[in-house]
Amino acid sequence: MKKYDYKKVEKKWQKFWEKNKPFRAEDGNKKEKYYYLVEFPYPSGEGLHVGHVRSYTALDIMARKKRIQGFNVLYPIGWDAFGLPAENYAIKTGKHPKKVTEENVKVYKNQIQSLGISFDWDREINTTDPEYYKWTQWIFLQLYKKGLAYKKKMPINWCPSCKIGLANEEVVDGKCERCDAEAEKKEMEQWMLKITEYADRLIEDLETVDYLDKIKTQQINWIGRSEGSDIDFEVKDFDDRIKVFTTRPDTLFGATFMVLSPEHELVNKITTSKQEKEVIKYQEQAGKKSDLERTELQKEKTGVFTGAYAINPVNKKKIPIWIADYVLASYGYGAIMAVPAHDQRDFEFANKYKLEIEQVISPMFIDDINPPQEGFDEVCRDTVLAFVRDKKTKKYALLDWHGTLDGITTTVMGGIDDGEDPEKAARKELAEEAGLENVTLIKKSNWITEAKYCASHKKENRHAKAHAFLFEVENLDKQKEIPEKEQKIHTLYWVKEDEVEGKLVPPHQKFVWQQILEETALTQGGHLMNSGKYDGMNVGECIENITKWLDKQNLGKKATNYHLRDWVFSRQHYWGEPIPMVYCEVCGWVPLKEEDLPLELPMVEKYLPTDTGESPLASIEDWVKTTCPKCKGKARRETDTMPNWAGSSWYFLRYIDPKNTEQFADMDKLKYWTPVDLYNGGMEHTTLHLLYSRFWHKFLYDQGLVPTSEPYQRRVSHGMILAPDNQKMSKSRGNVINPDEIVNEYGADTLRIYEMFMGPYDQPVSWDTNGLRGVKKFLDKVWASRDKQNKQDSKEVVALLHKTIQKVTEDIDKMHFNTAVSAMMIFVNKIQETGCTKETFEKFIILLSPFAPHLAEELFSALGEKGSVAEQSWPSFDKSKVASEQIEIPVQVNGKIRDKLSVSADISEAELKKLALDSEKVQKFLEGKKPKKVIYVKGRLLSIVV
RNA sequence: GCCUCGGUGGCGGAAUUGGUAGACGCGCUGGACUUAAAAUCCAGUGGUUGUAUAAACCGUGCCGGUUCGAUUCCGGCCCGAGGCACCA
Repeated sequence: MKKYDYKKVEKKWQKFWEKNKPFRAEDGNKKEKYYYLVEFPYPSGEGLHVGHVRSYTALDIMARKKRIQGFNVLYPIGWDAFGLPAENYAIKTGKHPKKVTEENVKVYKNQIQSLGISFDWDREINTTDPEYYKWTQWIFLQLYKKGLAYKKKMPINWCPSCKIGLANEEVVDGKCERCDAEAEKKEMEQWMLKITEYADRLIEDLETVDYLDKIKTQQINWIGRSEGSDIDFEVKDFDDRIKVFTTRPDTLFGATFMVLSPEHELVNKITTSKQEKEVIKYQEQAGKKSDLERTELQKEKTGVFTGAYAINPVNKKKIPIWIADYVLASYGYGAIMAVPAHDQRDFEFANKYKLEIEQVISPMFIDDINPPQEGFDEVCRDTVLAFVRDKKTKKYALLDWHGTLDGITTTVMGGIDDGEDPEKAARKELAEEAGLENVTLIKKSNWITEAKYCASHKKENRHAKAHAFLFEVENLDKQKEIPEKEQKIHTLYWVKEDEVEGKLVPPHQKFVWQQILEETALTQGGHLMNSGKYDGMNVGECIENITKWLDKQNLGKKATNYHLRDWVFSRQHYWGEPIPMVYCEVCGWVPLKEEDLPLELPMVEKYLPTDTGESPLASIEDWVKTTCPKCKGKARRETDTMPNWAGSSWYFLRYIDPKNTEQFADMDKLKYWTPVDLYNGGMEHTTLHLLYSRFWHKFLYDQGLVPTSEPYQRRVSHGMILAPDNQKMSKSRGNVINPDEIVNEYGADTLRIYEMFMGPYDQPVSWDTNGLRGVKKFLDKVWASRDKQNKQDSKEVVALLHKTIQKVTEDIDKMHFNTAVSAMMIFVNKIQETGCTKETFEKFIILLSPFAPHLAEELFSALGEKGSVAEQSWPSFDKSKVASEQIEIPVQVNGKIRDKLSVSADISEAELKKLALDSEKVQKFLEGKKPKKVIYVKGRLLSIVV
């Protein structure tokens, strides 16, 4: 028999596909559509990565299967070709980025085609094509017209060595990606997109889509919405007010000073002449610091007093105003009210500069235990046990409280427990004391011991939890009773599930909390104290009431803040889409007319940015000089270009109608194809690309330009492929696996299946060349199996075939490719042994065809069939055929397997029981006793309890 | 510090409405074929004990719980990976 010549066969079918275009998606088709999308690659000089192969193959398998199942599938590809590497290469070599990009695209295209990925090449797009970026510019103009694009002076990352503005992504560890010089901050006018206007919808609409949970949470965290209040503070002796944002308006009575960021606009105005020198010096220092330094130096807070005072609106107290760089200019209003007792950062700052600390929240609260709370055991209501550990001696003691909790009587019970595991001892103690079956001590921290137990009653099987926060206990070693005054027990409350609310019980609170405040701020909830009429309220109530009051006084109102910032849309680079705006001395910023798009990138001589930090375009005088579209007067073009997130924010729409010259895509076609049913991409794009494109899409939706408010129905993410040494593949490490070499040595089908078989699709895996050989062996076995034809299939083979069909079909849908491959291996191992009919084998080939399309096509035609595997229909399975007649039932005695009985599948329970009890092996373990209970799980197992 | 995910043989991993833990593949060991090697094929392969083709015990990060039965459910802890991070 001839050996399978993968090189020849793969070429043959690739040519066939190129010529016959069986993977073309058809517009206006009556069939149900399916849109699969992979992130289009940046065609770098390094060529395709094995990571690309993993995701392209995975979706290729799904697309091929869906086509065989009769769907109209759109699976397109294109090139995200604007970007820095091409420009850097141009700077080095003088070769035009366009040229470089063209060459790289060619390489990529060849590589992808050599893998047999079923992309619809008729829809290939390229973001650097003027016919494409015409529409990127057009969308920008729409954003501008709706007020969502604006120009703003803001600090950008600046590389003093390259003399160029850097995008955040180009700053790695605070350094310039290209030259390793430390990046600085520089104020520059930048185009911004108001993504923050969509922040709420970007969170809320996540509920309507099917993304992996980790993607959703990452997006939510990135947007970082927090609810709170804006509060105005009057500045003493000035008419100005300082506005702050806080999530804890309840702590307002504890606001003992204010802190402004060094960049705050009021700083210079309010600073007293006495403090002026110091303040200016501090501002200068802060300005010089890069982001890196600011965050690195977070251990020690620094700041300067301005000499000015503000008035706390609730108690009219005069509080000092400081500046410090731990307050960020870019979040909220760049100013805070400092509540040192209840905020860790303010606490540290206050301690350092000896500022007043006023406690206004008492975390001491306790539930009313009488009458009993629903869900709590009697025992749990009046017994709490926890540990205390002596700070000096590091020894443990047990504490036990009895009686009602507001008149706590405390006795030291277990005494010092030297050496013995305190957890175990405590558990034992409590178990005995409280008559509980078991008790688990849950948490203990350094010198504050936090204990929590969960207990359950044997009979009722109910759970109850309690917390006991304990301080070190003095005179522990003497084991004497601790006088009530000296008890440093400060918190004790019952919790039901996650609820942490209760009523205030105030004994010893001052004493206790002064102790703890020496070390840390009290950031947890509790009840108000030292807060006038709000005393005794819990945090939630207080926030509600105090906000109402502030609103009435016109001093504050509810507010929401986000970590998400507006999108900096300007880049001082050449190789990007020109921003279609001109600056007219008379009219200001004026957009180009839509009919003048695209605004094409002009040819330049030098790609290096100018000394002023402007893009290379700025040096092309005759391009920059233009006339104002509005007044026809003198005007200058914007020389910044768009970031490369621009073209990728809407590319999936262009695939739908790639050649349309009238609009970015036709509405009817959009209605048919959107949304993308499945979008695959890396986790690294979760917070940038994915968020940006959702934002653009929502904007287009609001303008009535697309039919859906979300672009992607489902988003999945592939795990990274690591090098055999478990490291990230990188040129510098020299551990990169080149897919071309693998295709050459093992064939594309082997590479495809290997990458699917390596491990779960969504998890990282490391490369193992030996695994590749195993897959090759499997495909050779498949090829050899075509000679093992029988006239009839055994029942066993029929059952296995149906099982395999079911497994493969379901696993592809679930993206469990590794187990699908495993199922096919099992099938082939079987028919290698026994052979099968031609019909059975052909069904198997169809199952295999999405994974190994070349081999499948070749086998299909070698079996004398005409046409392509892709034109067949997907095999169906019959569950009734999967079940075999003889089954093996394990028999357990007291939970351990003692025997296995081979019986017919339809055996009755009584019969099986008899068989089992008669079994010698089972008898042995019954030891003559009578079984208490016999449990039969149909078709699975029999369990005997003695 | 916060958020998310994970921890199963020598390795990648399989098994979840709780029901035979280790499928499939790699590697390793032994054998067949060969002058030899590669390739291929056959057998074995979690650990300990063992009368070693019988059988028993242990075993899914750790400690407990629920259950006839837990990798799976519950409580806590430890370790690892990723993301965010002076966000008021």
